[in-house]
Amino acid sequence: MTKQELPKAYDFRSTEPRIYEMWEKGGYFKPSNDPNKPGFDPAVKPFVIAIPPPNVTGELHLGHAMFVSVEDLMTRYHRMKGIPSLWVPGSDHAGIATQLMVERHLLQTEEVTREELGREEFVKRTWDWKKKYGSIITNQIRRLGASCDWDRERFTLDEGLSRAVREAFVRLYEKGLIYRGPRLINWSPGLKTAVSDLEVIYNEEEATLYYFKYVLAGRGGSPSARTVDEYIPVATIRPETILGDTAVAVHPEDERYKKFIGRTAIVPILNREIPVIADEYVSREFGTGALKITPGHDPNDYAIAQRHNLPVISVMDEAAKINENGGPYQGQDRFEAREKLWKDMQDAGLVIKTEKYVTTLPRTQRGGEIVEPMISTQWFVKIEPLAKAALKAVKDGRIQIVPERFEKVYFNWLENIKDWCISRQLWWGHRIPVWYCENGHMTTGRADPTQCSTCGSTDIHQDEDVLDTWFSSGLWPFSTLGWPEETPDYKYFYPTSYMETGYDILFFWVARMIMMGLEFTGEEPFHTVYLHGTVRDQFGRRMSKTTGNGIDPLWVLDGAPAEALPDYARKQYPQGLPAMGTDALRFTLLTAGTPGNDLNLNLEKVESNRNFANKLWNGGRFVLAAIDSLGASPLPLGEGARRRPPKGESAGEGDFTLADSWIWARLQELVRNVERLFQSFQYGEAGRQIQEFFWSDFADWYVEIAKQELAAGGARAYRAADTLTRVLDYSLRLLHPFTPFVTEELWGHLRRAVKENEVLSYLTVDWPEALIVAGWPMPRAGEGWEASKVADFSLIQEIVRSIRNLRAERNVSPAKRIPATIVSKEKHGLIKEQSDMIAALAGLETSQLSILSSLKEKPQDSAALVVGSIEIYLPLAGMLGLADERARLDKELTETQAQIERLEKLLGSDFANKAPAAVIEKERARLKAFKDTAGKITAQLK
RNA sequence: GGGCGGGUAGCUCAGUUGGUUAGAGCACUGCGUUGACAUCGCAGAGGUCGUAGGUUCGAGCCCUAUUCCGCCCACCA
Repeated sequence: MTKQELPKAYDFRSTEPRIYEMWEKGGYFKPSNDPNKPGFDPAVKPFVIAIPPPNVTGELHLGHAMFVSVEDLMTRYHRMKGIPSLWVPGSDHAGIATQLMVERHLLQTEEVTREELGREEFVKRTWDWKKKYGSIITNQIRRLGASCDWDRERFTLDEGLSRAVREAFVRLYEKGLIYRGPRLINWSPGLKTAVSDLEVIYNEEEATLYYFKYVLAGRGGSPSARTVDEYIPVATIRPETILGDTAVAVHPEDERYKKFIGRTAIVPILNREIPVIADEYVSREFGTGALKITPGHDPNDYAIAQRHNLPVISVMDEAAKINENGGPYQGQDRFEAREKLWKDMQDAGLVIKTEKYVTTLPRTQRGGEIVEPMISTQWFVKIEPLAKAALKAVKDGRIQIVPERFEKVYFNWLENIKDWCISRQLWWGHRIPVWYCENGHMTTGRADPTQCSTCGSTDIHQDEDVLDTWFSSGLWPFSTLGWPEETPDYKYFYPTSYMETGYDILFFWVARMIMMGLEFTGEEPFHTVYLHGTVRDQFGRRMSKTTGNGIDPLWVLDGAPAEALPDYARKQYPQGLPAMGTDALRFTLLTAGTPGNDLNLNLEKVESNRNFANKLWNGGRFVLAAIDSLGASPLPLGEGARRRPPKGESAGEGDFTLADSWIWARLQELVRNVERLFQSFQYGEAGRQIQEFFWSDFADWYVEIAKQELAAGGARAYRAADTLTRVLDYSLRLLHPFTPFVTEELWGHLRRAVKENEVLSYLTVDWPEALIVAGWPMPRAGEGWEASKVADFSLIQEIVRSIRNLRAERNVSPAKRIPATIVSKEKHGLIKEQSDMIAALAGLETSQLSILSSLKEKPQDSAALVVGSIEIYLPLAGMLGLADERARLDKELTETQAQIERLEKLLGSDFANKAPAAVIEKERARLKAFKDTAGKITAQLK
């Protein structure tokens, strides 16, 4: 037999790449039931997740690490349960972000602009760029252990998905749910494209509020208005929009301005005449109580203009420069025109005052400049019918959102949704499949048309715009599976199971997938939406480039020099951040938070979880050594993936020790809890419980006890090694979805140690629930068996702890073996039976350990410990004196009596009548134990 | 303006059918290192669970009000 020569510390650096390669090459990420392969069984329900497409411009950030951790956990869990599981990877083309990035890149490297290259060449360059850099992100996702089926990887602009986009557009168009027309939209002057409402971000900023006079024309509408000293004071943040004013509005009941309603006002400088109108929208209390109406550049004004049939004047071009409607200001930038116009108004005596004012300004998500509302001809999706269906799917419970509170957010958004502007004036994306002829007819279709479908003209040209990236992302769950083709994948894997993503894209993406899924496939694209929170820094700040507080996940995996770290992290790690490996990062992200809540990533927590991975490793090394030490007869670890109890092993308690029974009882409880928690999406709590079990129960107690058993040799050693092996194995299985690498590595060693080789990966091994529920290898000895074993073992633990406690207080060297006398009437049998174990754990000298059922005479010069009805005597030789000993007992007695008092009061109250019997019984038992203790201590003090 | 989340140990956070002595990690104190592990072990100290009421035999958990922090939606010039 070969001696195990494993490093003392877990070496994740060499392990992780090797293991991942083994998985991927071994085909372990493939669904176990594949519709494209022989032997396919359509009756078996699969588990399917479509990855939230990271965009191709991206570098890995902690948001990616988060979704990969959660989705990989979900997938591995279902896979281990024997469910055919598919995780579809891919990325989206991220229209604006990618185009900007490539533009910048070309400008820097070749000093050439997009316009100079021309559309065709630019798109070609962008594809080159995508091919070159697009794989970086997917490789980084592999580093995180993602068990995706990479053969099914998709990209939103690839051929199949582009077909899906085309199909979706044509269907909506033909149904009348897509229309084109001039509307007031959000325009990004920097990017020169329309953006949707969702892509506009409002920030509180300080602005200037300008007060000025809207002079009224003389009665009868005389243009020589300036001689008339009648005016309405108006306030605005944007004086340049005065150029596009088509009315001044006041509240119909406003006493100050009522008299002006119906008269005519004069637009400053331009001297256009506009009506004074009444509208209840105007608030009398705010500002001056009068409102200038600029329908061409303000959504609210636009709505008012519709009501009053006012003309709409656009005063800016696509660069937000004043156009021909702006008279003398034509050609000036909007902010330049603002200043110039204000100055001219000052000269004309029309200004009142300016004041500082804090308001919310709309900026574009990407470019960051102030959005200009503008009238522009764009494509829209008529969203109401889609939204209604999407609303119903969640209301009816066909789609469940976790955590539930986000359902309210979802409802609120869909109930107030406005039509979706889907056209973008970009080059990188799906070009709108509509062609125009010289007569203004529009033609669309699944294939590119050669002539106009209305007039037959062959002089047709395609729309220049592309579709919003989210239009294609909205098709993701089914387009990636082959839709609109009825492919075997689509038929088998659709609808998918879970949609897992960050709550920040609930509207952008999730709601749109639901709407489009219902519209095009007639089915909910998934039945569960699980939303995770945002990863923030340890102070709760959003990580961002401008703040410079971002943590790169790769630093966490591979380590980073101090210079690379943000200030706060450099302070913590002046020597640089140590490499901590994938498992540590994953376990942290999965256990440090709760669903839907933001998570403040604490690097020290990752460090402690790296220690946990190492603890697992060393637990594994111990067990491997134990198996090794048995010599000739290797343990049957099981029968591979579909392991069943060997004959006769589940018959009864057999030769299980108390510790064996206890650890199995705890494990059984753990497996049940983990299963329940997984079912209710409480992955964090599940992970914490497994960690607690492994570290506190298994490593700290069972392994320590097993050392004695292994030393005893023979059947005892064999039995202990058997339990060690199986409990380790089951713990590793439970942990595998959290920390796949270290568990897989240990599983490989374990398997070899017991000379099994038919199962190569944990990915194909049974989830412990299936085994535990079957009751094996827990011997079944009737009701309450588990509880009684746990209670017995807990008593032993208490005895051991109290002895250790005294030794620590009294400075007795841990290495020193001391004599002891343990006296118990009730538990004499149990203690006698477990005396070796107690002695070993508490550092007692076995030859000087006496276990008695009663005591004739109290031992002299001894410290007395009391655990319930049990008394323990330890000689004071080498410890502190007796006087001190009395003080200790006094203190303990006082504490015990306080507890007795509390419990007696409780049991004397209404509690005893109204609480459930089991609860009362528990308190009674506790009271009895305290009373026993108090009695024994009192006796000692006499 | 509407809505949501959070406030628990020095720090970062758990605590999901309300059960009576509130947990973890890190940090801290004492002791310990040739046999799985110092990326460790044993023992310990540390909290009136934001505040005020209420329901209940019993509240960190449920209800009401209130305060602070964060976020989302809407966008009154």
